[in-house]
Amino acid sequence: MRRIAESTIRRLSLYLSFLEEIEARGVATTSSDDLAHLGGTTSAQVRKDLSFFGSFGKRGLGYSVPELSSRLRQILGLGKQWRVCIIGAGKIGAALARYEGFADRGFIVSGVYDADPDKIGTRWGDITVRPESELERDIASKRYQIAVLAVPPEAAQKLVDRAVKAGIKAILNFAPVQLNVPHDVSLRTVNMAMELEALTFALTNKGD
Amino acid sequence: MRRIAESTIRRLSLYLSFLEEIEARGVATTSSDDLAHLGGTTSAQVRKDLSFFGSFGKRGLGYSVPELSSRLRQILGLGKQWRVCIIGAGKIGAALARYEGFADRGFIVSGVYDADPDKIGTRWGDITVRPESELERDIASKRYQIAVLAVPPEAAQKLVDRAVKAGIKAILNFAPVQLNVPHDVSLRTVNMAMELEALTFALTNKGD
DNA sequence: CCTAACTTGTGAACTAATTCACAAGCACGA
DNA sequence: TCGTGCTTGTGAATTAGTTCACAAGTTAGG
Repeated sequence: MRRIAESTIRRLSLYLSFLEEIEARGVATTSSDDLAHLGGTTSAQVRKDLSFFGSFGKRGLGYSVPELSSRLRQILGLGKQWRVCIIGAGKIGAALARYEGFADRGFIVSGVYDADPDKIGTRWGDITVRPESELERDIASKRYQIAVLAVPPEAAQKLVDRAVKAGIKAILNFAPVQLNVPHDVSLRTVNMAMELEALTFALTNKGD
Repeated sequence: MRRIAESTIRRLSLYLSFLEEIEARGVATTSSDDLAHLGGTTSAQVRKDLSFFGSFGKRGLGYSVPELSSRLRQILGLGKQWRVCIIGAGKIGAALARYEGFADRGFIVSGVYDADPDKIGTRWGDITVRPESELERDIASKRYQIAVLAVPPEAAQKLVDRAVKAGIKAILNFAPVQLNVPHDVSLRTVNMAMELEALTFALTNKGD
């Protein structure tokens, strides 16, 4: 498959959320123009994004909502369930562990890890916080596919190295540091400071 | 000022974090090549990013760490303190309200709002959760400049409309919906599902 | 003062992403 | 069966972003 732009993937994810919304309302078909309006883009962009993966619509008619959403789920790899562990049982880890949005998309959070003895053993809903020392063993035995990293910046790289060594191939990082991972591991970083600074930049340079 | 790419701003923010790190270690000068290595980019990219804003280095020598970090702070609008309110006192709102990372960068979280009577009046550190109905009044009187939205998706657009009407010009949205704001309001959305789906896409299409 | 070793700043070249614009296909009604 | 109205899919054109490559400064040492 030809390399697909990051931005295309993000938009596909967005289109999918619209499709699920209108599917729930019982709408049967939609058009690139509809999706474009909902997503703040153009109909040509929608069609181009989809065209990288095939041809899912009918000329003159548009797209079947159930069919397109099913194809998008397939493209994004959402057909199956994904086993996720959260590393770091601080505030962010706690918020993520209890985030309901995960389950609907097939993400099963089945383990939370921390080094702090006071946190180990505490129960969060139906998950018990486990000792960080068990991380490698659990990655192997519970076959986590995605690790969500919510630890202080100074601990992040070491934990990533351990997780990667134990076989993790995808990491969502909330620690405000630049992480290094091997080529075959996917990494995404969510950095609050960066987001806020994009806002302050815009506020500061308004009207230029 | 000529339009600056989003990606450039994100990188400036990244460079700044490296500069602060090496400044703390007492390093006096650095080069575009150093910054490029830390940030996983190229020296030409670093120099080009900076060149949009001026010329901050000395040929043959590199950049003065304190000077460049100060210039970057200025460019990003971090010279001053920013008043932030958090709308939504759920799990994510709680994690954000207590995030220490904000203060170092000049972000002062001085209000948290929620509609749930059970939450109103509860204290989080030195902040008391206030009723959502006071939002407009407080935006005016406390002069919040940035609103962080951490409410359920179905409530998000209405609250944004209210905040914008009351004068907010920058919003960081954690609700998984596409929000509409007027042209002169800056909006950034952090969508967990999108991040995870970028990962599952990569996992699913590995090796293509 | 001159040379060698560096590193910036920046047009030019290149690559990637978006938008345009239109032929082709489909549904429906006369 | 033909025409009308609509919408897709996609090369071509355009615009945006990145990388190249090198002249121009700067420092240090002899």
